[in-house]
Amino acid sequence: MPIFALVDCNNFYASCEKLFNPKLKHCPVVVLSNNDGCVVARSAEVKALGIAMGGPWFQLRDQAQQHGIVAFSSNYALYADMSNRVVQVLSGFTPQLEVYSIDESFLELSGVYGQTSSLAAYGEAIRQRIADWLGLAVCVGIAPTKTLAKLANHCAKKGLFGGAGVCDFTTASPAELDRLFEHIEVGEVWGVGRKISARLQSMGIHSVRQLRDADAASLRSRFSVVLERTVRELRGDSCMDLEEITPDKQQIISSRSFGRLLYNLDELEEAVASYIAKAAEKLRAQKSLAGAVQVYLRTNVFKPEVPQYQRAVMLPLPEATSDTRMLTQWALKVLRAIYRPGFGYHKAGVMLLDLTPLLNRQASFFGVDDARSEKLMRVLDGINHRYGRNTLRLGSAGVTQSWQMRREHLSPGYTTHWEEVPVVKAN
DNA sequence: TCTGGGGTCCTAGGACCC
DNA sequence: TCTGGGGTCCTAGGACCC
Repeated sequence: MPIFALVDCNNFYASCEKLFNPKLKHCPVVVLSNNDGCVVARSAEVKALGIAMGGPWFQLRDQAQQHGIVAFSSNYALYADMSNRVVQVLSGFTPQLEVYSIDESFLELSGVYGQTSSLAAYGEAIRQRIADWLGLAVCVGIAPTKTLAKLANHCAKKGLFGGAGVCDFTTASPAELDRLFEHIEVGEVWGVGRKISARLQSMGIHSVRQLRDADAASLRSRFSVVLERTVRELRGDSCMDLEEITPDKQQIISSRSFGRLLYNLDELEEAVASYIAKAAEKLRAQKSLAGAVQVYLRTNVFKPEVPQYQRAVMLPLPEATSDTRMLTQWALKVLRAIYRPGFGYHKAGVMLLDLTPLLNRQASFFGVDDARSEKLMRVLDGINHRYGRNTLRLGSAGVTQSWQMRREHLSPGYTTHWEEVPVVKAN
């Protein structure tokens, strides 16, 4: 029987910001989405104030000032680096590890069973080491299925079962689980979102216990095979394996809202060219080729009073490629076809689709010289990796890029830029 | 003034094939 | 009078996750 542990960092982005700025230790901290748009992470103090996740920041300004909330722009370089460190520490506990998201990993622990006094003690050791080595707080949920491990993690965070921070369902009696699941809302279950939760409630299924004990076959016919799997996992029947090897992406998206509205085609072209450059770099990193490219643009949907326009068009390519020059040409062609003058554009994006492994490349009579192209792209990626993204780019991506997103509250690259490494002054 | 970005999976329906 | 069965591929839309 497998044993899964889900390790989840508490208030991850907000905790990363606090880590390098001790003055903020007891201070309410939020982290904002791109363009300083919405609240995407909250420290414990902010949650206690009742400030909701996902709200637009400009609507919270007054409240924030009143409570002394400190806001940060998203500093992805910092969060990604801290995330890698967490994974590195976790891999010291078991080689069987799936990095599920930037702040969560699943561990498979059946191998350590019997080598430790209890799984809960093992979970506590994980918590302790991450606290000691990285200064971050995590919660650990342990159970025989992934869905139950997620639920156990929820209980660990809320202190609903067992000690604070670690929750082990494998030692719970059926009666204990019944009592616990009776008081957890069905919407807390992994895979049950807003819509399905509302439909379940209307059928009289309100608690996790009710969902677990519902008829799986009829749920399958009324919803889908996905929900049936969830129910079976709640019963302890493991349907989802640990995915130790991250599969290649099937599509790569790069899109952004602009720092201000754009009206002219030439500025939109710069943005699209720079989005393509970013997506193509990811494409080459996973050694794939794109067979199609999609471009979209749209006006601000939150301003229904101004003229609205949005359009997305997908273009199948004559030949699959990962060459930024080719992809840029095709994408700009699409952009010029869908651009309409007279609108204030708020956001644009590109999508690379129909991805295939480089090894499966179809030879072409008319294509570019593949060997030369690959060599050039390797040099481009090498330079940008070493000196920073955007160091070397196509002229079409622009020079000043004045449409770039706003990031007015960005913290330093504490762990990723030599000039920004924190300095400790001795008295 | 100001409202994020990047993904996956499943289903239904239509076109098409033999 | 009477019109099959089995399959693939593609797309759009909807749900979910972080």
